[in-house]
Amino acid sequence: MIDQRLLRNNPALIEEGLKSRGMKIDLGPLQKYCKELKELEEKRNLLQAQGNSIGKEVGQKIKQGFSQKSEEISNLRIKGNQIKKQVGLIEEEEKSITKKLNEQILCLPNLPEEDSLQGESEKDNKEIRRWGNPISGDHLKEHWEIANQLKLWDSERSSLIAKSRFVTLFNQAAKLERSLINFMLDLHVKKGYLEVLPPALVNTASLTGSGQLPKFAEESFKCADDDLWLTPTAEVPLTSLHRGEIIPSELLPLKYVAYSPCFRREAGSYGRDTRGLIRLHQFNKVELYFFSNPDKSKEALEQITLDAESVLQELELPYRVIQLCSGDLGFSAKKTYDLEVWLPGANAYREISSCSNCGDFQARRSQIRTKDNNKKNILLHTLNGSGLAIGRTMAAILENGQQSDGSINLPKALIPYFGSSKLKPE
RNA sequence: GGAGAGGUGGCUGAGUGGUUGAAAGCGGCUCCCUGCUAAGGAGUUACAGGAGGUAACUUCUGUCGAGGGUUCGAAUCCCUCCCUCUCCGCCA
Repeated sequence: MIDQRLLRNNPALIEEGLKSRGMKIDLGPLQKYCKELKELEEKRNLLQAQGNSIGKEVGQKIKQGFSQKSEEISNLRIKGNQIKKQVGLIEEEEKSITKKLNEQILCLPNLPEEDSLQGESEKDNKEIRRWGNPISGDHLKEHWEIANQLKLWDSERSSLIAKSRFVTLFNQAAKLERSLINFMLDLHVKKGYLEVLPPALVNTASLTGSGQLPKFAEESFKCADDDLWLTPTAEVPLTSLHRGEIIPSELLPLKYVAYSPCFRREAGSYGRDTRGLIRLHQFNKVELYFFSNPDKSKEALEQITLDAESVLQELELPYRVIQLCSGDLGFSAKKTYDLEVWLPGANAYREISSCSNCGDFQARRSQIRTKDNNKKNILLHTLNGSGLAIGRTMAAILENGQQSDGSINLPKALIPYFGSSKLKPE
Protein backbone atom coordinates (compact mmCIF):
# COMPACT_ATOMS: atom_id res chain seq x y z
CA MET A 1 0.00 0.00 0.00
CA ILE A 2 1.07 3.53 -0.73
CA ASP A 3 2.00 5.65 2.28
CA GLN A 4 -0.87 7.99 3.15
CA ARG A 5 1.49 10.57 4.56
CA LEU A 6 3.29 10.65 1.22
CA LEU A 7 -0.06 10.91 -0.52
CA ARG A 8 -1.00 13.94 1.57
CA ASN A 9 2.33 15.70 1.33
CA ASN A 10 3.90 14.71 -1.95
CA PRO A 11 1.46 13.17 -4.44
CA ALA A 12 3.70 14.19 -7.35
CA LEU A 13 6.25 11.60 -6.28
CA ILE A 14 3.61 8.89 -6.37
CA GLU A 15 2.27 10.00 -9.71
CA GLU A 16 5.77 9.83 -11.12
CA GLY A 17 6.25 6.31 -9.82
CA LEU A 18 2.94 5.13 -11.19
CA LYS A 19 3.66 6.75 -14.51
CA SER A 20 6.85 4.73 -14.85
CA ARG A 21 4.65 1.66 -14.50
CA GLY A 22 2.54 2.94 -17.33
CA MET A 23 -0.32 4.14 -15.14
CA LYS A 24 -1.93 7.50 -15.43
CA ILE A 25 -3.88 8.29 -12.33
CA ASP A 26 -5.33 11.43 -10.85
CA LEU A 27 -4.52 11.26 -7.17
CA GLY A 28 -6.53 14.39 -6.40
CA PRO A 29 -9.56 12.59 -4.93
CA LEU A 30 -7.40 10.24 -2.90
CA GLN A 31 -5.40 13.09 -1.52
CA LYS A 32 -8.60 14.84 -0.58
CA TYR A 33 -9.88 11.77 1.29
CA CYS A 34 -6.64 11.53 3.24
CA LYS A 35 -6.75 15.16 4.25
CA GLU A 36 -10.39 14.95 5.24
CA LEU A 37 -9.71 11.89 7.33
CA LYS A 38 -6.88 13.66 9.10
CA GLU A 39 -9.07 16.65 9.93
CA LEU A 40 -11.94 14.49 11.11
CA GLU A 41 -9.61 12.54 13.34
CA GLU A 42 -8.35 15.71 14.99
CA LYS A 43 -11.85 16.96 15.47
CA ARG A 44 -12.99 13.68 16.96
CA ASN A 45 -10.04 13.49 19.36
CA LEU A 46 -10.91 16.92 20.66
CA LEU A 47 -14.54 16.00 21.26
CA GLN A 48 -13.57 12.73 22.87
CA ALA A 49 -11.32 14.62 25.27
CA GLN A 50 -14.27 16.79 26.27
CA GLY A 51 -16.49 13.77 26.71
CA ASN A 52 -13.90 12.06 28.87
CA SER A 53 -13.62 15.04 31.18
CA ILE A 54 -17.40 15.21 31.58
CA GLY A 55 -17.46 11.56 32.56
CA LYS A 56 -14.80 12.21 35.17
CA GLU A 57 -16.62 15.25 36.50
CA VAL A 58 -19.81 13.25 37.04
CA GLY A 59 -17.86 10.64 38.91
CA GLN A 60 -16.32 13.27 41.16
CA LYS A 61 -19.63 14.98 41.87
CA ILE A 62 -21.25 11.71 42.87
CA LYS A 63 -18.37 11.00 45.20
CA GLN A 64 -18.89 14.45 46.74
CA GLY A 65 -22.49 13.53 47.49
CA PHE A 66 -24.46 14.98 44.60
CA SER A 67 -27.58 12.96 43.81
CA GLN A 68 -27.87 11.23 40.44
CA LYS A 69 -30.92 13.35 39.80
CA SER A 70 -29.41 16.70 40.76
CA GLU A 71 -29.46 19.48 38.23
CA GLU A 72 -25.67 19.62 38.02
CA ILE A 73 -25.47 16.05 36.99
CA SER A 74 -28.33 16.03 34.53
CA ASN A 75 -26.81 19.09 32.86
CA LEU A 76 -23.56 17.21 32.44
CA ARG A 77 -25.49 14.27 31.04
CA ILE A 78 -27.10 16.41 28.41
CA LYS A 79 -23.73 17.84 27.45
CA GLY A 80 -22.24 14.36 27.30
CA ASN A 81 -25.03 13.15 25.10
CA GLN A 82 -24.53 16.00 22.68
CA ILE A 83 -20.85 15.22 22.38
CA LYS A 84 -21.58 11.57 21.88
CA LYS A 85 -23.89 12.40 19.01
CA GLN A 86 -21.31 14.61 17.34
CA VAL A 87 -18.65 11.94 17.71
CA GLY A 88 -21.03 9.42 16.20
CA LEU A 89 -21.59 11.62 13.17
CA ILE A 90 -17.87 12.11 12.66
CA GLU A 91 -17.24 8.40 12.96
CA GLU A 92 -19.82 7.65 10.31
CA GLU A 93 -18.21 10.12 8.00
CA GLU A 94 -14.78 8.66 8.71
CA LYS A 95 -16.05 5.20 7.91
CA SER A 96 -17.53 6.17 4.60
CA ILE A 97 -14.42 8.07 3.53
CA THR A 98 -12.16 5.25 4.66
CA LYS A 99 -14.20 2.85 2.60
CA LYS A 100 -13.91 4.99 -0.51
CA LEU A 101 -10.22 5.55 0.12
CA ASN A 102 -9.48 1.86 0.62
CA GLU A 103 -11.32 0.86 -2.52
CA GLN A 104 -8.79 2.86 -4.46
CA ILE A 105 -5.61 2.96 -2.43
CA LEU A 106 -5.51 -0.82 -2.01
CA CYS A 107 -5.58 -1.10 -5.80
CA LEU A 108 -2.53 1.08 -6.33
CA PRO A 109 0.63 -0.91 -7.03
CA ASN A 110 3.96 -0.38 -5.32
CA LEU A 111 6.25 2.34 -6.58
CA PRO A 112 9.37 1.19 -8.45
CA GLU A 113 12.67 1.69 -6.68
CA GLU A 114 14.05 5.23 -6.97
CA ASP A 115 16.84 4.32 -9.39
CA SER A 116 14.79 1.67 -11.15
CA LEU A 117 15.20 0.39 -14.70
CA GLN A 118 12.75 2.40 -16.78
CA GLY A 119 10.69 0.75 -19.47
CA GLU A 120 7.27 -0.09 -20.76
CA SER A 121 7.16 -3.84 -21.08
CA GLU A 122 8.98 -7.13 -21.21
CA LYS A 123 11.03 -5.92 -24.18
CA ASP A 124 12.74 -3.32 -22.00
CA ASN A 125 13.90 -5.80 -19.37
CA LYS A 126 17.62 -6.12 -18.94
CA GLU A 127 19.76 -9.21 -18.84
CA ILE A 128 22.09 -9.07 -15.85
CA ARG A 129 24.09 -12.27 -16.21
CA ARG A 130 24.09 -15.80 -17.65
CA TRP A 131 25.24 -19.09 -16.25
CA GLY A 132 25.90 -22.47 -17.84
CA ASN A 133 26.20 -23.76 -21.38
CA PRO A 134 22.83 -24.02 -23.12
CA ILE A 135 22.50 -26.96 -25.49
CA SER A 136 20.44 -26.72 -28.63
CA GLY A 137 19.46 -28.67 -31.72
CA ASP A 138 16.45 -29.61 -33.80
CA HIS A 139 16.41 -33.14 -32.44
CA LEU A 140 15.78 -31.96 -28.89
CA LYS A 141 12.25 -32.60 -27.65
CA GLU A 142 9.92 -30.50 -25.60
CA HIS A 143 9.23 -31.85 -22.14
CA TRP A 144 5.69 -33.06 -22.82
CA GLU A 145 6.95 -35.19 -25.70
CA ILE A 146 9.49 -36.73 -23.38
CA ALA A 147 6.78 -37.23 -20.80
CA ASN A 148 4.62 -39.14 -23.27
CA GLN A 149 7.46 -41.47 -24.16
CA LEU A 150 8.39 -42.12 -20.55
CA LYS A 151 4.75 -42.25 -19.42
CA LEU A 152 5.38 -39.60 -16.78
CA TRP A 153 1.97 -38.02 -16.65
CA ASP A 154 -1.48 -37.98 -18.11
CA SER A 155 -3.49 -34.85 -18.77
CA GLU A 156 -6.69 -36.55 -19.93
CA ARG A 157 -7.08 -38.39 -16.67
CA SER A 158 -6.40 -35.12 -14.85
CA SER A 159 -9.31 -33.50 -16.65
CA LEU A 160 -11.43 -36.40 -15.55
CA ILE A 161 -10.45 -35.76 -11.95
CA ALA A 162 -10.45 -31.94 -12.03
CA LYS A 163 -10.26 -30.08 -15.32
CA SER A 164 -7.75 -28.98 -17.91
CA ARG A 165 -4.50 -27.43 -16.69
CA PHE A 166 -4.12 -29.98 -13.93
CA VAL A 167 -1.55 -32.73 -14.03
CA THR A 168 -1.31 -36.16 -12.49
CA LEU A 169 2.22 -37.44 -12.20
CA PHE A 170 3.02 -41.13 -12.28
CA ASN A 171 5.85 -43.30 -11.17
CA GLN A 172 9.27 -41.72 -11.92
CA ALA A 173 7.79 -38.23 -12.35
CA ALA A 174 5.89 -38.38 -9.06
CA LYS A 175 9.06 -39.42 -7.32
CA LEU A 176 11.13 -36.80 -9.12
CA GLU A 177 8.69 -34.08 -8.02
CA ARG A 178 9.01 -35.25 -4.42
CA SER A 179 12.81 -35.42 -4.73
CA LEU A 180 13.00 -31.89 -6.05
CA ILE A 181 10.96 -30.50 -3.18
CA ASN A 182 13.14 -32.20 -0.61
CA PHE A 183 16.35 -31.26 -2.37
CA MET A 184 15.42 -27.57 -2.53
CA LEU A 185 14.22 -27.40 1.07
CA ASP A 186 17.40 -29.05 2.32
CA LEU A 187 19.58 -26.75 0.25
CA HIS A 188 17.97 -23.60 1.62
CA VAL A 189 17.84 -24.83 5.20
CA LYS A 190 21.61 -25.33 4.93
CA LYS A 191 21.89 -21.67 3.93
CA GLY A 192 20.13 -20.57 7.09
CA TYR A 193 16.46 -20.43 6.12
CA LEU A 194 13.88 -21.69 8.59
CA GLU A 195 11.65 -24.32 7.06
CA VAL A 196 7.90 -23.67 7.24
CA LEU A 197 4.97 -25.72 6.02
CA PRO A 198 2.07 -23.24 5.97
CA PRO A 199 -1.65 -23.79 5.43
CA ALA A 200 -2.63 -24.09 1.77
CA LEU A 201 -5.78 -22.09 2.42
CA VAL A 202 -5.58 -18.45 3.41
CA ASN A 203 -8.13 -15.87 4.50
CA THR A 204 -9.05 -12.58 2.86
CA ALA A 205 -6.92 -10.54 5.26
CA SER A 206 -3.83 -12.53 4.29
CA LEU A 207 -4.42 -12.07 0.57
CA THR A 208 -5.02 -8.36 1.10
CA GLY A 209 -1.88 -8.09 3.21
CA SER A 210 0.40 -9.44 0.51
CA GLY A 211 -1.32 -7.58 -2.34
CA GLN A 212 -3.39 -10.19 -4.22
CA LEU A 213 -6.65 -8.62 -3.02
CA PRO A 214 -8.77 -6.67 -3.67
CA LYS A 215 -7.52 -6.19 -7.23
CA PHE A 216 -6.79 -9.72 -8.38
CA ALA A 217 -9.69 -11.68 -6.91
CA GLU A 218 -10.33 -13.41 -10.23
CA GLU A 219 -6.83 -14.92 -10.10
CA SER A 220 -7.47 -17.02 -6.98
CA PHE A 221 -9.79 -19.92 -6.20
CA LYS A 222 -12.28 -19.06 -3.46
CA CYS A 223 -14.07 -21.42 -1.08
CA ALA A 224 -17.82 -21.02 -1.26
CA ASP A 225 -18.78 -21.37 2.40
CA ASP A 226 -15.80 -19.93 4.23
CA ASP A 227 -13.64 -16.86 4.19
CA LEU A 228 -10.85 -18.93 2.67
CA TRP A 229 -8.99 -19.05 -0.61
CA LEU A 230 -6.53 -21.54 -2.10
CA THR A 231 -3.14 -19.95 -1.71
CA PRO A 232 -1.65 -18.74 -5.02
CA THR A 233 1.88 -18.74 -3.56
CA ALA A 234 3.49 -19.37 -0.18
CA GLU A 235 4.38 -15.68 -0.20
CA VAL A 236 0.84 -15.07 1.09
CA PRO A 237 0.92 -17.23 4.25
CA LEU A 238 4.55 -16.26 4.88
CA THR A 239 3.69 -12.55 4.88
CA SER A 240 0.85 -13.16 7.29
CA LEU A 241 3.05 -15.25 9.55
CA HIS A 242 3.96 -11.96 11.26
CA ARG A 243 0.94 -9.82 10.41
CA GLY A 244 0.40 -7.13 13.08
CA GLU A 245 3.72 -7.80 14.81
CA ILE A 246 6.58 -5.57 15.84
CA ILE A 247 9.71 -7.66 15.37
CA PRO A 248 12.82 -6.63 17.39
CA SER A 249 15.44 -5.43 14.93
CA GLU A 250 18.09 -7.73 16.37
CA LEU A 251 16.02 -10.69 15.13
CA LEU A 252 16.11 -9.43 11.54
CA PRO A 253 16.44 -10.64 8.93
CA LEU A 254 13.99 -13.48 9.44
CA LYS A 255 14.56 -15.93 6.61
CA TYR A 256 11.97 -18.54 5.78
CA VAL A 257 11.72 -21.27 3.21
CA ALA A 258 8.34 -22.85 2.58
CA TYR A 259 7.08 -25.58 0.34
CA SER A 260 3.46 -25.18 -0.71
CA PRO A 261 1.13 -26.18 -3.48
CA CYS A 262 0.04 -23.09 -5.41
CA PHE A 263 -3.33 -22.57 -7.02
CA ARG A 264 -4.04 -20.06 -9.75
CA ARG A 265 -7.07 -19.59 -11.94
CA GLU A 266 -4.95 -18.29 -14.83
CA ALA A 267 -7.93 -16.32 -16.04
CA GLY A 268 -7.26 -14.82 -19.44
CA SER A 269 -4.43 -17.12 -20.46
CA TYR A 270 -6.52 -19.70 -22.31
CA GLY A 271 -4.37 -20.09 -25.40
CA ARG A 272 -1.01 -19.95 -23.68
CA ASP A 273 1.21 -22.85 -22.62
CA THR A 274 -1.60 -25.35 -22.85
CA ARG A 275 0.74 -28.32 -22.91
CA GLY A 276 3.17 -29.51 -20.33
CA LEU A 277 4.08 -28.25 -16.92
CA ILE A 278 4.57 -24.58 -17.61
CA ARG A 279 1.16 -23.13 -16.74
CA LEU A 280 -1.12 -25.13 -14.47
CA HIS A 281 -3.95 -24.37 -12.04
CA GLN A 282 -2.01 -26.26 -9.37
CA PHE A 283 1.74 -26.51 -9.04
CA ASN A 284 4.31 -27.00 -6.33
CA LYS A 285 6.76 -24.35 -5.31
CA VAL A 286 9.51 -23.80 -2.76
CA GLU A 287 9.47 -20.17 -1.73
CA LEU A 288 12.13 -18.02 -0.06
CA TYR A 289 11.08 -15.12 2.12
CA PHE A 290 12.85 -12.33 4.02
CA PHE A 291 11.63 -9.97 6.71
CA SER A 292 14.37 -7.37 6.50
CA ASN A 293 15.51 -4.15 8.10
CA PRO A 294 14.53 -1.33 5.72
CA ASP A 295 18.12 -0.27 5.20
CA LYS A 296 19.23 -3.83 4.40
CA SER A 297 16.62 -4.84 1.85
CA LYS A 298 18.66 -3.95 -1.24
CA GLU A 299 21.39 -6.38 -0.27
CA ALA A 300 18.74 -8.87 0.76
CA LEU A 301 17.33 -8.92 -2.76
CA GLU A 302 20.78 -9.76 -4.14
CA GLN A 303 21.11 -12.48 -1.53
CA ILE A 304 17.72 -14.06 -2.16
CA THR A 305 18.42 -14.02 -5.91
CA LEU A 306 21.79 -15.73 -5.43
CA ASP A 307 20.15 -18.32 -3.19
CA ALA A 308 17.55 -19.06 -5.86
CA GLU A 309 20.30 -19.23 -8.50
CA SER A 310 22.20 -21.73 -6.40
CA VAL A 311 19.39 -24.24 -6.96
CA LEU A 312 19.80 -23.98 -10.73
CA GLN A 313 23.57 -24.28 -10.43
CA GLU A 314 23.32 -27.37 -8.24
CA LEU A 315 20.93 -28.82 -10.80
CA GLU A 316 23.33 -27.90 -13.62
CA LEU A 317 20.61 -26.01 -15.46
CA PRO A 318 21.72 -23.05 -17.63
CA TYR A 319 19.88 -19.85 -16.86
CA ARG A 320 19.96 -16.09 -17.12
CA VAL A 321 19.07 -13.34 -14.67
CA ILE A 322 16.73 -10.64 -15.93
CA GLN A 323 15.97 -7.37 -14.21
CA LEU A 324 12.38 -6.32 -14.81
CA CYS A 325 11.80 -2.79 -16.00
CA SER A 326 9.35 -0.50 -14.22
CA GLY A 327 6.53 -1.31 -16.64
CA ASP A 328 6.84 -5.06 -16.15
CA LEU A 329 6.99 -5.15 -12.33
CA GLY A 330 4.45 -7.14 -10.37
CA PHE A 331 1.87 -5.35 -8.23
CA SER A 332 3.69 -5.52 -4.89
CA ALA A 333 7.27 -5.28 -6.13
CA LYS A 334 9.72 -2.38 -6.02
CA LYS A 335 12.44 -4.27 -7.84
CA THR A 336 12.46 -7.74 -9.36
CA TYR A 337 14.96 -10.19 -10.82
CA ASP A 338 13.50 -13.06 -12.81
CA LEU A 339 15.51 -16.23 -13.26
CA GLU A 340 14.94 -17.82 -16.64
CA VAL A 341 15.99 -21.41 -17.19
CA TRP A 342 17.10 -22.74 -20.54
CA LEU A 343 14.61 -25.13 -22.17
CA PRO A 344 16.46 -26.68 -25.15
CA GLY A 345 13.33 -28.37 -26.50
CA ALA A 346 11.50 -25.06 -26.62
CA ASN A 347 14.76 -23.38 -27.63
CA ALA A 348 14.00 -20.56 -25.18
CA TYR A 349 14.61 -19.25 -21.70
CA ARG A 350 11.52 -19.53 -19.48
CA GLU A 351 10.82 -17.91 -16.13
CA ILE A 352 11.42 -20.31 -13.26
CA SER A 353 11.84 -17.88 -10.37
CA SER A 354 10.91 -14.33 -9.55
CA CYS A 355 12.75 -12.53 -6.75
CA SER A 356 11.29 -9.28 -5.52
CA ASN A 357 11.93 -6.59 -2.99
CA CYS A 358 8.52 -5.31 -1.91
CA GLY A 359 9.91 -2.60 0.33
CA ASP A 360 7.35 -1.57 2.94
CA PHE A 361 4.38 -2.18 0.61
CA GLN A 362 3.26 -5.50 2.07
CA ALA A 363 4.48 -4.51 5.53
CA ARG A 364 2.15 -1.51 5.52
CA ARG A 365 -0.80 -3.57 4.35
CA SER A 366 0.01 -6.20 6.95
CA GLN A 367 1.24 -3.86 9.70
CA ILE A 368 4.56 -5.61 10.21
CA ARG A 369 7.06 -3.38 11.93
CA THR A 370 10.40 -3.21 13.65
CA LYS A 371 12.23 -0.55 15.67
CA ASP A 372 14.81 1.87 14.36
CA ASN A 373 17.89 3.10 16.23
CA ASN A 374 15.76 5.61 18.15
CA LYS A 375 13.39 2.82 19.20
CA LYS A 376 10.69 4.25 16.99
CA ASN A 377 8.36 1.82 15.30
CA ILE A 378 8.91 1.64 11.57
CA LEU A 379 7.65 -0.63 8.82
CA LEU A 380 10.11 -3.33 7.85
CA HIS A 381 10.73 -4.60 4.32
CA THR A 382 9.64 -7.90 2.83
CA LEU A 383 11.22 -9.89 0.01
CA ASN A 384 10.29 -13.08 -1.71
CA GLY A 385 11.74 -15.36 -4.33
CA SER A 386 10.88 -18.71 -5.80
CA GLY A 387 13.52 -21.23 -5.02
CA LEU A 388 12.15 -22.74 -7.31
CA ALA A 389 8.91 -23.58 -9.08
CA ILE A 390 8.99 -27.37 -9.03
CA GLY A 391 7.02 -28.17 -12.19
CA ARG A 392 9.07 -25.89 -14.37
CA THR A 393 12.22 -27.30 -12.82
CA MET A 394 11.11 -30.78 -13.79
CA ALA A 395 10.44 -29.56 -17.34
CA ALA A 396 13.95 -28.12 -17.46
CA ILE A 397 15.52 -31.31 -16.15
CA LEU A 398 13.70 -33.39 -18.73
CA GLU A 399 14.66 -31.16 -21.61
CA ASN A 400 18.25 -30.58 -20.54
CA GLY A 401 18.95 -34.17 -19.56
CA GLN A 402 17.49 -35.93 -22.60
CA GLN A 403 19.68 -38.60 -24.19
CA SER A 404 19.53 -40.18 -27.64
CA ASP A 405 18.41 -43.50 -26.13
CA GLY A 406 15.31 -41.83 -24.71
CA SER A 407 16.53 -41.79 -21.15
CA ILE A 408 17.06 -38.68 -19.01
CA ASN A 409 20.29 -37.99 -17.15
CA LEU A 410 19.61 -36.46 -13.77
CA PRO A 411 21.85 -33.84 -12.13
CA LYS A 412 24.26 -35.38 -9.64
CA ALA A 413 22.80 -33.39 -6.77
CA LEU A 414 19.47 -35.19 -7.16
CA ILE A 415 20.79 -38.73 -7.08
CA PRO A 416 20.72 -39.07 -3.28
CA TYR A 417 17.10 -37.90 -3.35
CA PHE A 418 15.89 -39.81 -6.38
CA GLY A 419 17.92 -42.95 -5.79
CA SER A 420 19.03 -43.28 -9.39
CA SER A 421 21.00 -41.25 -11.93
CA LYS A 422 18.52 -41.64 -14.77
CA LEU A 423 14.90 -41.68 -15.82
CA LYS A 424 14.46 -44.73 -18.01
CA PRO A 425 11.89 -45.76 -20.60
CA GLU A 426 9.60 -48.43 -19.15
C1' G B 1 -20.97 -30.24 15.04
C1' G B 2 -22.95 -30.35 20.68
C1' A B 3 -22.00 -29.04 26.06
C1' G B 4 -19.00 -26.45 29.53
C1' A B 5 -14.76 -23.21 31.06
C1' G B 6 -11.84 -19.31 29.68
C1' G B 7 -9.09 -15.08 26.73
C1' U B 8 -6.49 -8.82 31.42
C1' G B 9 0.52 -5.56 30.86
C1' G B 10 7.06 -9.22 28.98
C1' C B 11 5.01 -13.53 32.28
C1' U B 12 1.68 -15.32 36.54
C1' G B 13 -2.72 -13.30 38.21
C1' A B 14 -6.60 -9.80 40.97
C1' G B 15 -10.31 -6.76 39.48
C1' U B 16 -18.42 -7.06 38.00
C1' G B 17 -20.25 0.45 36.44
C1' G B 18 -17.07 6.28 38.54
C1' U B 19 -10.43 10.28 38.53
C1' U B 20 -8.84 1.94 37.05
C1' G B 21 -4.27 1.96 32.17
C1' A B 22 -5.56 -1.49 35.76
C1' A B 23 -3.72 -4.62 42.76
C1' A B 24 0.00 -8.19 43.90
C1' G B 25 3.98 -11.29 42.51
C1' C B 26 7.77 -12.59 38.91
C1' G B 27 10.85 -10.51 35.31
C1' G B 28 13.36 -5.85 33.35
C1' C B 29 15.91 -1.18 34.30
C1' U B 30 18.45 2.58 37.74
C1' C B 31 20.78 3.47 42.25
C1' C B 32 22.61 1.91 47.26
C1' C B 33 25.06 -1.83 50.22
C1' U B 34 28.92 -5.44 49.63
C1' G B 35 36.42 -7.76 48.27
C1' C B 36 33.83 -10.96 43.92
C1' U B 37 29.37 -13.66 43.47
C1' A B 38 24.94 -14.67 46.01
C1' A B 39 21.56 -12.37 49.20
C1' G B 40 19.49 -7.56 50.73
C1' G B 41 17.51 -2.32 50.39
C1' A B 42 15.37 2.15 47.64
C1' G B 43 13.17 3.65 43.26
C1' U B 44 11.35 2.79 38.42
C1' U B 45 8.85 -0.06 34.53
C1' A B 46 2.25 -1.45 29.65
C1' C B 47 1.42 -0.62 24.41
C1' A B 48 -0.09 1.85 19.92
C1' G B 49 -1.22 6.27 17.16
C1' G B 50 -1.45 11.68 16.49
C1' A B 51 0.13 16.93 17.55
C1' G B 52 4.22 20.10 19.44
C1' G B 53 9.84 20.30 20.44
C1' U B 54 16.81 19.36 17.77
C1' A B 55 16.12 16.58 22.08
C1' A B 56 15.20 14.91 27.27
C1' C B 57 9.97 15.66 27.12
C1' U B 58 4.90 17.66 26.93
C1' U B 59 -0.03 16.77 25.40
C1' C B 60 -4.38 14.37 23.23
C1' U B 61 -6.77 9.86 21.59
C1' G B 62 -7.25 4.66 21.57
C1' U B 63 -6.23 -0.19 23.72
C1' C B 64 -8.06 -5.57 29.17
C1' G B 65 -9.32 -11.47 22.21
C1' A B 66 -12.20 -8.61 17.75
C1' G B 67 -16.43 -5.80 16.33
C1' G B 68 -21.02 -3.58 17.69
C1' G B 69 -24.59 -1.82 21.65
C1' U B 70 -26.36 0.31 26.57
C1' U B 71 -24.48 4.60 29.72
C1' C B 72 -22.55 11.21 31.23
C1' G B 73 -18.95 7.14 32.26
C1' A B 74 -17.46 0.00 30.54
C1' A B 75 -11.93 -4.58 31.73
C1' U B 76 -16.73 -4.84 34.41
C1' C B 77 -23.63 -5.06 31.64
C1' C B 78 -25.92 -6.79 26.56
C1' C B 79 -25.30 -8.84 21.34
C1' U B 80 -22.27 -11.04 17.33
C1' C B 81 -17.81 -13.21 15.92
C1' C B 82 -12.76 -15.30 16.60
C1' C B 83 -9.40 -18.14 19.44
C1' U B 84 -7.73 -21.56 23.55
C1' C B 85 -8.79 -25.58 27.02
C1' U B 86 -11.98 -29.91 28.81
C1' C B 87 -15.78 -33.53 27.68
C1' C B 88 -18.99 -35.84 23.79
C1' G B 89 -19.73 -36.87 18.50
C1' C B 90 -17.17 -37.38 13.79
C1' C B 91 -12.66 -38.17 11.31
C1' A B 92 -6.93 -38.81 8.76
